Amino acid sequence: MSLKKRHTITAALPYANGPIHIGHLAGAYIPADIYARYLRLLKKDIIFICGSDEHGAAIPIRAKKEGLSPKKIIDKYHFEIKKTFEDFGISFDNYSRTSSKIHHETASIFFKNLNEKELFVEKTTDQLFDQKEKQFLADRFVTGSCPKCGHEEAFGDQCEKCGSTLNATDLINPKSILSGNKPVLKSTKHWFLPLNDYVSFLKKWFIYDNEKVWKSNVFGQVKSWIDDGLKPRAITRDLDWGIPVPHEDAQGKVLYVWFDAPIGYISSTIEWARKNNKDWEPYWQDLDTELIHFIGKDNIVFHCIIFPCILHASEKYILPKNVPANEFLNLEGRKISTSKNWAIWLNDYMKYFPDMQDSLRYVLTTNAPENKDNDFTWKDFQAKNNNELVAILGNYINRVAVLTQKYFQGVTPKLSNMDKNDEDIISKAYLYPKKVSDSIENFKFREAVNTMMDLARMGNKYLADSEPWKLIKTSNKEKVETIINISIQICSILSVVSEPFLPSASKKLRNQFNVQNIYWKDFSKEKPLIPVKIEKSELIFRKIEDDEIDFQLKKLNDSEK
RNA sequence: CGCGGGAUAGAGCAGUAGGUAGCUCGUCGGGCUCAUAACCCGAAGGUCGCAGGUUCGAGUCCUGCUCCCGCUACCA
Repeated sequence: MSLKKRHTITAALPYANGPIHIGHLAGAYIPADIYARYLRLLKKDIIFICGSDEHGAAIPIRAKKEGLSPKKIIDKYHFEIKKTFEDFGISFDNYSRTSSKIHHETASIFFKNLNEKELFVEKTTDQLFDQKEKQFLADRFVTGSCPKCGHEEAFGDQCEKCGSTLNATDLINPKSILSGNKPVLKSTKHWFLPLNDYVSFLKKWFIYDNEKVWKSNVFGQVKSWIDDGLKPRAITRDLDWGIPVPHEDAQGKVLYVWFDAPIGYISSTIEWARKNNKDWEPYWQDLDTELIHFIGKDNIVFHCIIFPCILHASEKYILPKNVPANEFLNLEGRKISTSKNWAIWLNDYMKYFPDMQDSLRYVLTTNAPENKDNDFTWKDFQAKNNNELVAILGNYINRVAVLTQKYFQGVTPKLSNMDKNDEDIISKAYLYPKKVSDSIENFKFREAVNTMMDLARMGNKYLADSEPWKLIKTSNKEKVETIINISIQICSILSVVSEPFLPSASKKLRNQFNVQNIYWKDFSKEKPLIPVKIEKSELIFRKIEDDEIDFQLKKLNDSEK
């Protein structure tokens, strides 16, 4: 573990133009939450920060489609997304939004600061303009016939049929997707961040100093950008939705959404600090703080090149220690697609599987796309829930609880008469927290959760091997006491170690085994976790029946657009 | 077209100094009966994407190729 005394954890800001689905959860929020919860269990000084990303051209377009104002759209999705995170136990210390006053102020300060240092380049270029809507058009918002293959609905930046990369001005019969009219060329001035000026900084920081730190997918992607040569990147847009560019020559222009969005992490921190009467600066400026960004692979360039350049240029700011980007999650063998409605929406999941957020968290963690794209299938979800969570972990806890009730009325029996095997089991059991730690600290969450389950497997095997239900019929009561005592210790360890992955189940277990307020390092072989008694309780996980899965599969196929 | 990531038993993965291919789940057989028909043991199952090469020896190193995914700078 790093010796840093403070930790700032961020998870990608979800874009507030639609609800979020399992891909979002698997890509960024679950790994981030596991890491944040783990650090809290180490009693570290940590903040876990996020918020809704509410700017960009797609929001007003969506608003127009739905016949609502942009403000109505972001309000609708901001609160919906916030609720979803709460439902799934994503434990943000602060969930803000980029439309907030504090964020507008913070992002403006960043712009003004860099502008005063004359770090921007101003350039005037010709852009396509929609005369009816009085708006400049991003390449993506122009359609027409592809000059390469003739496909009639090619986008201005790319033809989805032949895959060619295009310029909007290349399209034959170009049409604005806003009005349907033919766009015209019009000149406009923009502010650019000259990324080319930061190549030596990036080479030193990203490649030379930290090559070993990055995941291979992150390193390869960013190195390829740097090696290809960086170009100035426009950080302003002609749009009436966003943060007005704080400059007298910038009437009607707003900051580019990717300039302001990462700054949202900082604004959200400031908001948190004000609410909690703390200083925000140490979390972003103190060298003794470790900054980690959790994102999906589509965000790599923004978090590893553009935002670090902004932070570097702004001075005083620390740079991310790691950006453990995940690949993508597919659904039933196909890409998750919002527009085709090929997705499992999280608010929808909660309707059908209430109080089963840990089941989805578990499956998305064991199947997380850490190294490559992975596939989520409903059958696999059912199998992992039933065969692992229920059969191995849930059943084990229940066995121990039932045996303790049956033989000792819930009171933990004393530990005596240990043989070599018992000693062995105890030694091994207390090694698990460290093993899980090592995996989490290396951002290997799949490995971490599997290691936790191995402890439950070991517990099951110990019971099967020692057969207390047979011994109870003999005169060897002391042996039974020892076996149950050890089993209770294993359950108690599990109740703590499961918290990062299965927060809701962990809470129930901690209550049942009376290990509230126990932290990660509060116990060891020398300082064992032996509750005085354990409570009766309901089963913590339930099986999922075939017809529930069939229903979901049918629903998914029927709702596809 | 260029760049990056990936391809290992039915599924999901490990294999980080090249040395008899491992793990979880599923399948089949057996055991147990405390337990959510749960648990434990055993077995079957892989020419490590394809083709060459280096080496006594290659999943691992080199070359070429195929397929999937992403990026390619005005979608976010």
